[in-house]
Amino acid sequence: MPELPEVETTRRGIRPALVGHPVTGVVVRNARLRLPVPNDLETHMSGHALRDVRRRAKYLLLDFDSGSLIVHLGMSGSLRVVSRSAPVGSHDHVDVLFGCQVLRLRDPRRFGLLTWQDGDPLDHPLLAHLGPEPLEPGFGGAWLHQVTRGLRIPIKQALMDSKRVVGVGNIYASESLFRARVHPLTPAGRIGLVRYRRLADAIKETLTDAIRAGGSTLRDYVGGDGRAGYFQQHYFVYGRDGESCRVCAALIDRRVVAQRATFWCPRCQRR
DNA sequence: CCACGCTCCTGCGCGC
DNA sequence: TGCGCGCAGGAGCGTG
Repeated sequence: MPELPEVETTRRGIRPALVGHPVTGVVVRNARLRLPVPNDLETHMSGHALRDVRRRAKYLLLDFDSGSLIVHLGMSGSLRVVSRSAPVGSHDHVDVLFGCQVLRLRDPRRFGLLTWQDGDPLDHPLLAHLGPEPLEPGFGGAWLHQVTRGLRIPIKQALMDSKRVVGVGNIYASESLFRARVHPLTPAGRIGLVRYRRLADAIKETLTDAIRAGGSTLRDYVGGDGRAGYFQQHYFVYGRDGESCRVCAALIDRRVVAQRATFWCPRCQRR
């Protein structure tokens, strides 16, 4: 499940291989993703050189002088640079050809999307109203405190709403709350500034650590076989219900909160 | 604005 | 060993 660190690692993996190279073709084998893949991609991109690969939330933005290709990996998507002769798998839905190199989107569950935006991709309706990036100035404890006044939903659910902060998915929500020692079911509006500062710091640390861990797998994004790439991570609580807390040895709890599996240590994390 | 539940899709793990 | 069921998950969107 690509969360922000995986998307950032993908960006860093594909960027150096492709920037400056012109698109020579587009192959769409299956256009049925979360949004239909436009059928005029080739018209927009062919002959235009890739200028940059940026990230906003979990969206990858491939900038050309004619506009931007916007890609979201959903929960099973991957984007890799492979050679033209690489075998095509059954879930390899889109290829963007850059001469002998191919940028290949694989997405078994098809929750991802790939679309085109003329002009500034940040103006796209899916991107225009997103909250702040967790690793950039503007996001911090004061912001979280401000945007949670009056909220009664659990803090874990509030963190996963992209209008408050982007890029905190199901895994890192639980992990960040553990690091901040905040119980995931605490009503968001009842958490004070001091604990929100701790939580914002924990989010930054959790994501930064995961991106660092992803750095060691960067080679998997260029020339890899498309199976490797999702890096192993050492989780404190995610997926560890019934196991011992790595800090205090209490047994990790699990509960479904807002349709999402949620994990916490009942001793380390207080409401 | 807020809260909640539905939806897309397929691989995988589990139970029998 | 093989089969079939149900869960997992990002995030937009509709409803009350």
